[in-house]
Amino acid sequence: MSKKEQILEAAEALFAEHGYEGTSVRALAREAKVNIAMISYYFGSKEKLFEALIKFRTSYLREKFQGLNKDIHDPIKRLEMFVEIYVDRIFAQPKFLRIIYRQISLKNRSEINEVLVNILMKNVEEVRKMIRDGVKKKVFRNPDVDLLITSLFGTTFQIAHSSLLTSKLLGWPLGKFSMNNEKLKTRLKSYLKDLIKRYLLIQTDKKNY
Amino acid sequence: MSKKEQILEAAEALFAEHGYEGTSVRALAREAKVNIAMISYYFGSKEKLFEALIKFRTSYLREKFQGLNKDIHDPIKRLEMFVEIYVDRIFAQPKFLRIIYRQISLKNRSEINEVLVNILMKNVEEVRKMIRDGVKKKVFRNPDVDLLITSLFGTTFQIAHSSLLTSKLLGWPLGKFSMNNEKLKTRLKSYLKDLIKRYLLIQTDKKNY
DNA sequence: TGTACTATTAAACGTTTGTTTAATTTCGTC
DNA sequence: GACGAAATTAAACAAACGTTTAATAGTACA
Repeated sequence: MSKKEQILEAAEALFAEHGYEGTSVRALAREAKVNIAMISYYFGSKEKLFEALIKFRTSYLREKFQGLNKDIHDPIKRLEMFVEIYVDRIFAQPKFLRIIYRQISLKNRSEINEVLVNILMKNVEEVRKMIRDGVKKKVFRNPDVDLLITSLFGTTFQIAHSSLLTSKLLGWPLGKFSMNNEKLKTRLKSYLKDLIKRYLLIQTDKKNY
Repeated sequence: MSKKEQILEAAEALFAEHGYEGTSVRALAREAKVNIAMISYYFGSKEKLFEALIKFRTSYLREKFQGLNKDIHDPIKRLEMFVEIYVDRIFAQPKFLRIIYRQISLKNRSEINEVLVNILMKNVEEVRKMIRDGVKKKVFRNPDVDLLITSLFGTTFQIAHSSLLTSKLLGWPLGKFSMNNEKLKTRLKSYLKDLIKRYLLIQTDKKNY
């Protein structure tokens, strides 16, 4: 691994743990096991390192989500497929998710925020299209699509955001919690699929009360 | 308004906008329109000001949620009542919500994080009890309660977290978005009630596809 | 009016911050 | 083995940081 990559990896780890402002270049250099001056040498500045990290990670994201719409025509199966891919992606990069969510909640660096929000919105538009298609085909009822999408992303984010909160919420010992947990990933996927279907599909109450 | 309150208010505003580390005591003093030394004078340090802000805001929160369980016995109506109170509360303090969520995603200050998470967990336990009660009374099916709660809190948080993202998600012009928006509040409440009921109530598919 | 205490100020404190410098090492190419 | 460019280093830089100081202003009570 090159020194440039070492720095990027250290930046992702420390920015996720302590925030951008809470991470000093000296701490970055220590974590990456390079001299302090290497950060300016390779990236120009701490700020530009942050931007480089975002570009590095989002370029990876930009590639995906192709061909999702094409093969499958059943709206439900398409949504299920989206959930699969989306959850996999989040669980693969929980650190980065924390960084960008923390960033978009801040008022500084509004240019970066525009970029990040637009990337997030690509996923949103993707889901919106699928749901609209299902409504058109009369498979779904026509509910509050925007807020359902908000729930979809909000739920996933909530889990990735804080190990402490999530482990307490799930009733796990803190030490045991990890975003590498395959069981949690499967559980979240089937929960989200279930939730979406129950919310979207036209149903009738059993009226058992 | 006393100078002490001026400082607390400035702290809440600036911590929410720029984060704790991103806010200097000089900026705080400027916003609060007091001398820099007054912060140390009244609170001891910037760190202790942060803790004071949390205590100040959470003491307000601690009082509520009494008597919620007592009068109403219908599990659905109790959950609906909870949604009402919870959404009202979040919309009343969106700045503070941003601060505490940002805080619990960080690894430093773990004592504060314990306090914050325990406060958030009180709400969680409240809802959990209600749902369990509904399951017992056979009004609800027995699904993934933990993740439903995660959706409940995650959805609300997602809206309060970033004005930019939420306004884009809802298709609103950014200038128009505000957490004071009564229409959004009503819309979120009825969405959440609907979502919860559709997920929890025992239903049968219409099988129209 | 004088006293004791709190509130407020401008200035200075020592650290830490991000960045740059200038010297040195490393390494592929002739 | 010598050369030139890139990589790496320790040291220094000014600026900003959070905090403290010592002096002054304000206030309530005798």
